Amino acid sequence: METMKEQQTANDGLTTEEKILAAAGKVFTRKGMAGARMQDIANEAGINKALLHYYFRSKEKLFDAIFEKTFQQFVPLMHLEFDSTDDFRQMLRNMVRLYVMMVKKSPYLPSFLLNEMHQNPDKIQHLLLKMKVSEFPKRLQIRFSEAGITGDPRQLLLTLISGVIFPFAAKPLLMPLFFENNEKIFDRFITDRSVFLEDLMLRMLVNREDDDAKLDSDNSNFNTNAL
Amino acid sequence: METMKEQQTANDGLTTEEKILAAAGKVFTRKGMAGARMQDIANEAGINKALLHYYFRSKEKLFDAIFEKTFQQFVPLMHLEFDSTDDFRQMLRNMVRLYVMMVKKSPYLPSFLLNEMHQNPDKIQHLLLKMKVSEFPKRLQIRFSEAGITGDPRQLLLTLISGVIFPFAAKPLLMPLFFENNEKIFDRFITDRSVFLEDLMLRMLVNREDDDAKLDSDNSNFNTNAL
DNA sequence: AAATAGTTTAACCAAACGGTTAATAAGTGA
DNA sequence: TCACTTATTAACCGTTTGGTTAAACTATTT
Repeated sequence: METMKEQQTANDGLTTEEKILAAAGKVFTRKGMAGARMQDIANEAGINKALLHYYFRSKEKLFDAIFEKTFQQFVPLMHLEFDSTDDFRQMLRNMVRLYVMMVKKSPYLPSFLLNEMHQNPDKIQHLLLKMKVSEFPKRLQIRFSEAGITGDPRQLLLTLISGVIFPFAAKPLLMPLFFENNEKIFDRFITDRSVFLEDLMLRMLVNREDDDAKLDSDNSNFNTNAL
Repeated sequence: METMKEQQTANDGLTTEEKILAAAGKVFTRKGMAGARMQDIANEAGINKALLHYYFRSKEKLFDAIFEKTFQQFVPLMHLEFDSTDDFRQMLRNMVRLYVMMVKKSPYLPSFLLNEMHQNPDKIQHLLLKMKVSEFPKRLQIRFSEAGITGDPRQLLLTLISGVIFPFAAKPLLMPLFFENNEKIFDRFITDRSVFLEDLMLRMLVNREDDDAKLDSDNSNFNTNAL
C-alpha cells in the first residue's frame, strides 16, 4: 500500500470527513449558506475550525458538497417510481407515500433547497446536468400516454410534490394556526394528508365518462351533500 | 403644528423612510436576513449607511419592519375572500386567481417567508397574534358547513395555497426542467395552472353521488381514455 | 529509531460587517 | 437673522468571519 489514504473510524465509527459532512449538513440546512458559520460547523462536528479548510478548501466548496448531496436525495426518488411500478395509479400512490416518508425524515430539506436555489440558480443548473434529470418530463409524458391519460403531466406532478412538501415548509406558520402547536395533531394531519393526496391524484384522472373506474377504497375526504 | 414630523417628497416623490423600506424590501426578500448587508440596502436606496440606523436603530429592527410588512400582504388576502363571495365555488375560484395574481406580482415573497419563518418562529407567532389570524380556521370550517361540505377544510386550503405558490418558489429548479428556460412557456403554464387549480378545487367537492353538479365548463385538464 | 507523510490544533490575519460618532447641511419658527 | 431641531454624511470602532500558518501530534515506512 502506497499512502494509505483511507482514514479509519476515529472514535464514533466515523471518518473526520464524514463527521464534517454530517455537521455541515445539519447547520447548512437549518441556517442556509449565509446564516451558517464555519465555527458552528466545527463545533457541531467536535473538531477544530481549521480542519474544515483542510478537508474542504473553502466555505463555498463545503456548501457545494452539502448542496449537491442534499439535492441528490431528491432526484433518485423521482426516477425510481417511473420504472418500478407498472400500474399508473399505484405509481401515484407510491409517489405520495415515498415523498411523505422522505420529508418526514428530513423536514428541513425542502425549505433549504427552496431557498438556496434562488441564491445561485447556476448551481442548480449544473446539478441538473450532472444527473440525468433532463429526460424527466419526457418519461412522465410517456407514462401518461401509456395509461391513456390526456392533459399536462406537469400539472399533476407539481400538485403532488407541492402538496406533500408545503405543510412541512410552512410548518412554523401552520403549527399555531391549524395544529394548536401540537405535534401529535400535525402528525395525524400528515397521515390523513397522505391518504387525501393519493385520493386526489386518482380523482384528477376521473371524469364523468369514466364512472366505472375501480376506485379501490371509499375513503374520499370530501363529499358534497347539498348545494 | 408643533414639530412638523412629516417629511416631504425628497426627489423621487418618496420619503427617505419610504426609500429605505423599498430598498430593504428588495434586498431582504432576495437574500434573506442573514444574506442581506446593510451596505447593500443603503446602496439600493441611494443613501448613506448610517441613515439606516438613524431611521431604524438596528438591522433586526429594520428586518422586522420588512418581515411584518411582507407578511401583512398575505393575511388580508385570505380574510377578504371569506366575507366577500357568497357562492362557495366562486370563492374558491377567486382565491386561486387572487393568489396567482399576488405571487406573480412579487415572486420572491413566498420563498422569503418560507425560509425566514424557520429562522425565528417566535416572530411568526407574534405576527399571528397581532393580526387576527387565529380565527381563520373556524371561519373556513363555517363556510364548509354552510355549503354542506364535509371533510377537512385545511386539506383543501393547503392544496390550494401550495399549488399556487410552489411553481414560483421552485422556479429556478423547474425553469430548465419543465419550461426550457423560456419565460413565455412558464407564464403560459401559470395561466393554465390557474384554470387547472380552479377546476381541481371544484373537483375535490364532487364525488360519484353528485354527478348532476353543474360544472360550468368542460376544460378539465385530465381525461382518462383507457385503462 | 529515524525519516516521512498525513492529520489536527492554537494562534493569527485581513476583510467585512453592524453600529457609533462627531461634524455638517437643511429645514423651521421666532 | 438667529436659535434650534431634524436630516445626512464621512470617518471611525470593535467584533465577527472566512481563511492562513506554523507548529505539534499521529501513524506508516524503512
